[in-house]
Amino acid sequence: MDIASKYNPKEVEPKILQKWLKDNSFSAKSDTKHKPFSIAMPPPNITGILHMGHALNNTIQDVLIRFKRMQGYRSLWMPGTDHAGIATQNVLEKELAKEGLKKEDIGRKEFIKRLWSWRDKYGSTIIEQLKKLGASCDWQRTRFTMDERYSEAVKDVFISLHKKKLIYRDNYIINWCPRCKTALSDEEAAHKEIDGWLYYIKYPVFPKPETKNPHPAYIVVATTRPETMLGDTAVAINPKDTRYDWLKGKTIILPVVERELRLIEDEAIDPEFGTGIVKVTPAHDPVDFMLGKKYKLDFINIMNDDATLNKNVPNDFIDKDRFQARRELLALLEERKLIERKEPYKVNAGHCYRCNTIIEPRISLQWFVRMKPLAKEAIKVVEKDKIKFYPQRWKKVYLNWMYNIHDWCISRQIWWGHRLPVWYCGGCNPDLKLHLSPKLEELDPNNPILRSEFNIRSIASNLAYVVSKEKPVCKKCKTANWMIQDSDVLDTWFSSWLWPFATLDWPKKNKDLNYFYPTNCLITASEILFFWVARMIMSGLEFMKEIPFRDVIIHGTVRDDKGTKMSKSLGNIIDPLEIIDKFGADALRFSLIMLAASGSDVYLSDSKFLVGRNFSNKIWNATRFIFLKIKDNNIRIDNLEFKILDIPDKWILKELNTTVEQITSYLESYSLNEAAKKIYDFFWHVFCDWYIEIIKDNFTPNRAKVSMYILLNSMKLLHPFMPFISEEILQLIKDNTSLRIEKNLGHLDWPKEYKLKIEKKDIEEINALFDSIKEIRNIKADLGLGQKKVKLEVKTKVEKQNLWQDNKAWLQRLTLTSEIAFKNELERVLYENFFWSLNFDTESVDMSVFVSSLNKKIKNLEGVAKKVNARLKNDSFLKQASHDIVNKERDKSKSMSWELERLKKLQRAFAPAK
RNA sequence: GGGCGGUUGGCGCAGUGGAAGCGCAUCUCGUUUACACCGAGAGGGUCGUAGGUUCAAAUCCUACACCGCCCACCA
Repeated sequence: MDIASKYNPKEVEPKILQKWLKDNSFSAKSDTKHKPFSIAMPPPNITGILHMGHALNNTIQDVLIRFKRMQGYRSLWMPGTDHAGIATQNVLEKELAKEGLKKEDIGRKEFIKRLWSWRDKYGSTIIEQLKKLGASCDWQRTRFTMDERYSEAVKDVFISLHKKKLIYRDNYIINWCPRCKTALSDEEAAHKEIDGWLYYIKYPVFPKPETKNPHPAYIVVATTRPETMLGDTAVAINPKDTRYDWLKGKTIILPVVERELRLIEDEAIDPEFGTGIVKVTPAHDPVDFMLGKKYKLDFINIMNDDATLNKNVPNDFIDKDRFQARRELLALLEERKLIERKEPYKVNAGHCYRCNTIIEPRISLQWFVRMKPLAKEAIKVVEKDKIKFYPQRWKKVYLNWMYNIHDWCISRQIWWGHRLPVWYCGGCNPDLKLHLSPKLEELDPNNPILRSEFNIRSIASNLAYVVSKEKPVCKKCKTANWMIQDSDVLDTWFSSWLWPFATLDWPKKNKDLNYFYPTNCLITASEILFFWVARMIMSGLEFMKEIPFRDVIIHGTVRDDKGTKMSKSLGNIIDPLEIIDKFGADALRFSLIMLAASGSDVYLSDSKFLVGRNFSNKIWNATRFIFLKIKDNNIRIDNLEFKILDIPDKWILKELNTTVEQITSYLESYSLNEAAKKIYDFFWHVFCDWYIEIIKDNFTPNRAKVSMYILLNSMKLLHPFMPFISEEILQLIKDNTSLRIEKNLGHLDWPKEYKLKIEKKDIEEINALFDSIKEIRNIKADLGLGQKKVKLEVKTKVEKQNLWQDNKAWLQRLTLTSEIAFKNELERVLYENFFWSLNFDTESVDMSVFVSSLNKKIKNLEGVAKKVNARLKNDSFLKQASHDIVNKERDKSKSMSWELERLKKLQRAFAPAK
């Protein structure tokens, strides 16, 4: 057996991965004899490639899944991808553009066909990348939000909500992306401040013919979007604002358009802002829309779907882009001296979350989900902590959003997605029939198709509709021949909100759904709390009558080392695959977990991954050393039962017990980074730095077993974090010992406490030895003796002499002393504790560094001791503090004076004679 | 405008009432029975500011400052 002195993940990881996949290691079957544990992976977009955010998100999930699997749960991690309507469509549109084509050029059918073949080719890239990360998903269950069965569930949900009148169709002001040419939900409009102008525009006011006019012949309104004035139908003031009493009864004329505007009064108007008068554009502004509804104003839609102006504006502006129109309109107003002034202004504008185009609020016929009724239960379960957030503070954020929830616009005017199960009859609607192709119908009477790219939307508001999963028969015409499906598709999130149960083949009743739902945890970044998490809770309660998950774990955002969010467009991304290539997936995973304090953002740079890389190598070499020793000493290990245990053996086993207990409890409370720190610290600084150092001299068969036991259990503890290297080391254990281990590491039992008798005295003694070693090293370093071998003198009782004698070899090595001699008296005392005093020869060395460090220590300690002693003399402290505290302080004071005494003795021994 | 976080050594973070800690970086020493992707040591902080509560405050309270997120119909 030869083990390389450097760990090579590039060789190990693909090999282990291959084995896992071949054995189908992570398949999860329902089994009522065991408890279930399940997580539904947030499905990445099919357009996605693995980025650091995914790496962090999925590592957290994998740690929990692997941990629970080892604890004996039937652990299901459900993987899958999201069709990501707009995002995917945009990608393909860009591809088409390379051929000089638009999607309209090839038509809907062909476009969808290409989308599917694109997804077959690239859509599972990210799944393959997740495998490289070590994700232990049940890959055979991989789902896609547009799978046939999943699509059925989506339709069922639409129909069910519609039946309950929780889905409705209405003309409403929505966020419109003029580039994607679709409606967006409120959540999909990201508000960002941009630099703009606030324009003060004069609207002329005319007196009624018979009255005189003592006031200026215009009013001034302020706006950031002047072009929308072409759709104004009113101006508004606050009813309490007496400044404009004179306006009542006058005629206000909209410039350029020359339309008469109504004057309305509403509390919503802030008299302090601008001039206190607001122009009202009901079809292009959310507030104005409300006012329009309230006061029954005219709604004039002035824009086409690409945000060029339509025929409802004066001729000069028709077909001009909104920003071009703005410039030209401003010029015209300027010319007519109708602009009073303009001032720089920060405009808070909505941006399309997919293409970053500025949203145009626009009135439009869309489909909505009534959210208030759905939110009711979803609020309760969080208020009552049936669903808990980690960190807790997100509970408030969630609730605040839920209390103020608005209806959800779910229809999208794109092609890639689940088409609305809504049908119109051409037979009953001549307008529509005109556009149905009779020719194609002859070929397939059951499949009428639109003749051209005519958009049903343009006449939909006049059409009666039928909601149905399959093509329905028209009640009037008694035939399905003229039935045509709505051209809109559903918001992507309208399918992903069903993820926790639709992936388990809901609505089909089945064992797995019953067993694995509700899932245990949901792990996500805060960005999709409203998009996804909140909606899943609502849909779970609505359709499963049960919460979808119990714990929501929200991790931070991945940033670069300057704190900027990583994004492709900023070019500051660190590619997880490159890190895997350079350092290994284990190193990537471990480093991420170490850096991600629960819920806080993660700052990354290439060098941050060295933690994981170095740790892998350390583990590798410790293992290598143990096996070298076993081989050198010709030891056969066929069981892990220990007969005789020395103090260091008992000590390390006890340390392992503590570590097991702590890691288990950290993992159970989702403090993954604490757990990772613990295994790191135990393996490196307890096991390697002390135990292995100790046993080097005396590698008995018994100690071979103890170290093998520690190694094996460390690998188990490590496995959730570093699955590859731990699995590989288990393989080495199998290959190089006679231990019978049947399973993969990931399926072995999670470590338990090792029952062991250890007396308090043993622990005290070994700690006294460790302290002595550290102190000797300290003093030697201060004296500049560094690595020089000195003669150590020990003064202690016979009984403790035996302790030193028994452990002499390693004590000598760890203190770098050439010999240890027992003395009845010491010439001077360099270190003493309850059990013994020590001295060693210092020959002619420079004492100055040592003495000054000694003086400093004494000064510090004196300072603290003074405070403690003052406290102990303070009556109010003695009266008011608890007994425990007072006793603690007394102990503290005692040990401090003892330590001070010791230091002062040293000082006397070393201080240059004056 | 509202809400929520944060402010602790050069950097990233722990510490939620009783002697300021960890990792990285820095410095010194070191080829020693695996590992230089290593080992042994050292230096470095009046815990954002100002008040208050308390025998005792990094920790609790109140203001303020700065940073960051989220929500919101101030045109």
